[in-house]
Amino acid sequence: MTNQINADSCNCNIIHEDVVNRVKQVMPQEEKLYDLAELFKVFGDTTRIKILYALFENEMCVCDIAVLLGMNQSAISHQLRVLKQAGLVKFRKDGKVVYYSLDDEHVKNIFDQGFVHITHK
Amino acid sequence: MTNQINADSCNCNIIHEDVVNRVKQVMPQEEKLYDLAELFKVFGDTTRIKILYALFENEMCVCDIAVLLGMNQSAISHQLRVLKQAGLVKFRKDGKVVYYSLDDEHVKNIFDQGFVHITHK
DNA sequence: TGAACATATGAATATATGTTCATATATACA
DNA sequence: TGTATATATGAACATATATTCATATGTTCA
Repeated sequence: MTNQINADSCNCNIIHEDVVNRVKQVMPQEEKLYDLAELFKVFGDTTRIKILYALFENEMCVCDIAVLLGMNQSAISHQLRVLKQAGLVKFRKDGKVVYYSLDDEHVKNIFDQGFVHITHK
Repeated sequence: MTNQINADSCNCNIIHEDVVNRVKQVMPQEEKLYDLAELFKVFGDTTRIKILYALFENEMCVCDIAVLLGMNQSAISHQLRVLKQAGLVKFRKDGKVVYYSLDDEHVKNIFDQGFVHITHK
């Protein structure tokens, strides 16, 4: 009766087959979209955003960041690990102290673009 | 003995007071950082990323998106609500069918910036 | 070597979030 | 008016995630 294409898992029918097919062709590959979502997930937390903003200005050690944000040293350390794994920050050691800094200068661009959206609302 | 400034909540001491103070001054206000994190949180999900990419190409109805992504209609509807609340999509109704489309053309810019980071790793 | 300190890490906990299911709402049409 | 269909929505559930606590690791310095 109605045109059912791959409505296996979803409980509804295709309405505009042409549009769906065209969109399907221009969609970036699954893996890239996954990676993109993972990156934004890292940005989707106030603590990590604050850390990155701090590092825009200066390299900082873990203790200083903890004091700056009024948070537990352990919490900061955990989040720095997330940022490091995402390739967003790097570190250098100097004795006991570990200094973190930005590892990708155009993270600022992404944030600026984000602000454009926010301030337009 | 050591300089303790506002290490109330955190269990460590300030090491570089000057840096902390300078960074504190240039940090955007709390609320803006929160909003920014909220925006990126919306981008931090594969389903929503896919929906937005689809809408870059064409307006689409809920059913078509569900078929395209091979997902439950309800799941799509829930996510569209999130995107709508974030001011990222808008909709028009035509009979039973609800068509969603982009409400902010430079979302694409943000994604492009994100890709720059990803492909650099 | 031992005390003090900066950082990292694992476990535990509380909270947030995405999807599904069932169902409600709204529109079209016979 | 009744049936089919498109969408929305609330509850339930499973999973992910952020923070804290306790503790381990590694470095400095007396």
